[in-house]
Amino acid sequence: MRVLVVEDDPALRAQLHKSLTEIGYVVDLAVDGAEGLYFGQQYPCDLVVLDMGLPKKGGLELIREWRQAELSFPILVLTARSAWQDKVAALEMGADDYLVKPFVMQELMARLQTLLRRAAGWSHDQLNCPPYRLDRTTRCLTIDDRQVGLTDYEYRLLEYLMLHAGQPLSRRELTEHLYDDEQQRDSNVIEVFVRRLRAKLDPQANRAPIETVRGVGYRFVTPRI
Amino acid sequence: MRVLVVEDDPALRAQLHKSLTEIGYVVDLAVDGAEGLYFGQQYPCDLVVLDMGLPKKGGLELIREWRQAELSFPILVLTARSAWQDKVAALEMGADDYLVKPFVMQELMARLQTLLRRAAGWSHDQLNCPPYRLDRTTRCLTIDDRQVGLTDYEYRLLEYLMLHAGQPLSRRELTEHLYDDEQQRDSNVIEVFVRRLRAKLDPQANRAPIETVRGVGYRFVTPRI
DNA sequence: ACCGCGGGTAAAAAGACGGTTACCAGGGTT
DNA sequence: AACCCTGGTAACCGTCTTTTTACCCGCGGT
Repeated sequence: MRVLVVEDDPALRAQLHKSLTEIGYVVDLAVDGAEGLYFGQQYPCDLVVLDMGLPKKGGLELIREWRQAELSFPILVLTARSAWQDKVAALEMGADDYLVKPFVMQELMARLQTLLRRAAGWSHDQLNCPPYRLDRTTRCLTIDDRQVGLTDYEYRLLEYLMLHAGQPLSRRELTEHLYDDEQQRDSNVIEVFVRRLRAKLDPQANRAPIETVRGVGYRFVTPRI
Repeated sequence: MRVLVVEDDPALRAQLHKSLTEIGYVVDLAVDGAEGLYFGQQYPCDLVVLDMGLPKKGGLELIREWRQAELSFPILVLTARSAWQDKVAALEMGADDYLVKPFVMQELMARLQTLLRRAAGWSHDQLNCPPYRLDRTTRCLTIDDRQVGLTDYEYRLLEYLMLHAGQPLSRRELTEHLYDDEQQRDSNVIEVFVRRLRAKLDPQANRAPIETVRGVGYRFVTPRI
């Protein structure tokens, strides 16, 4: 974890550096807005601790410039000003938390952890079998960065196959997992969908990643070999 | 946006309800821990405001149980206790922010907004998907610097879609987060509003940024690709 | 080689799903 | 009171998915 600290007071800066390093963070130090802007843009960091009362360039302006540059790291603001207007202004500008000096270092640390936890929280879970990538939150399939549209049931089938990549799945098992209702289908729905998937997964009809295991069912194999 | 408020003091509860409703949130109210636990598990909400000093079940315990149940909504803790140990305890248990009573309502609102934004993966209040920009503080939509007026519910829908840009949202999910009442709507409100939004977002009817994912729901896609 | 079974393919049939429009009700405004 | 705006409902229609049906192919065993 890399944390950028923008703080002009040498004593506090040193203390922040010490505390953050102790719990295992990598720390960059900047003493004013200009330096802060530079660091933020230069080194990709996971979080920023920003003092609002800075020489040269105000904290608010700094936040705006970072956000305009599409830098989305969480920002924890540190300040002596406790008026609610200041807090609201900072938060609306794109800060993520606001701590009034003087503060207890333990609280700062706890808030940092919380921010990092949140920021890391929205990672998509996707099934990755190069060159295929199935994003389960967006329901998007990409083949070598090329997007392919899937219908509802095509998606369900592929998801189930990729979840159990490598192992053969019987038609029976597949229908049971794709369909809510109990009714057994005596038709060849699965075959039909497998065909459609194969066509989409492998337009050139070389080696579709869905193998048929005769007498058993189907298996998704990652084509890497 | 659906917010759950767990607060035993009737006066504060009413005030929270009023303020949150005014800015267009859907609000669930719970008076104690047991009720809070139930609501949090029953209705999918986007955020929780939780008073720590509750009868029946303590706030800390409530947080633990929610988190154990894999409920990941942001939690803003409200309390009279200002000791840093309490704050750290709540944050480490899984809360996301901590506000000491008495507080200014504007600050609470700003912090809520910040939490919601961050939980959805955005870093500031302008939801920017060129050429669309939705300003959450002013509730204004601009398309290429051209202002477009939105009605209340149009805004709610668009905000929710853009906050979760890329992922398909089911009609069910949308009604639950936009509407207060319990009754499930079997009508096609969402379709109608989607149509109205599309008309405003894309008057020439070229490529409206709201895609329909058949059998699933709708998805906001940034047109730039 | 021949037969049978399991699977593949194509195309039609069914039907679910969403788009669209028109219309109504309520609230606020003039 | 008449009007406008907004939110919500209902009905109709087109289309895209899903499902079925029918038929073909090829492998393996006899």
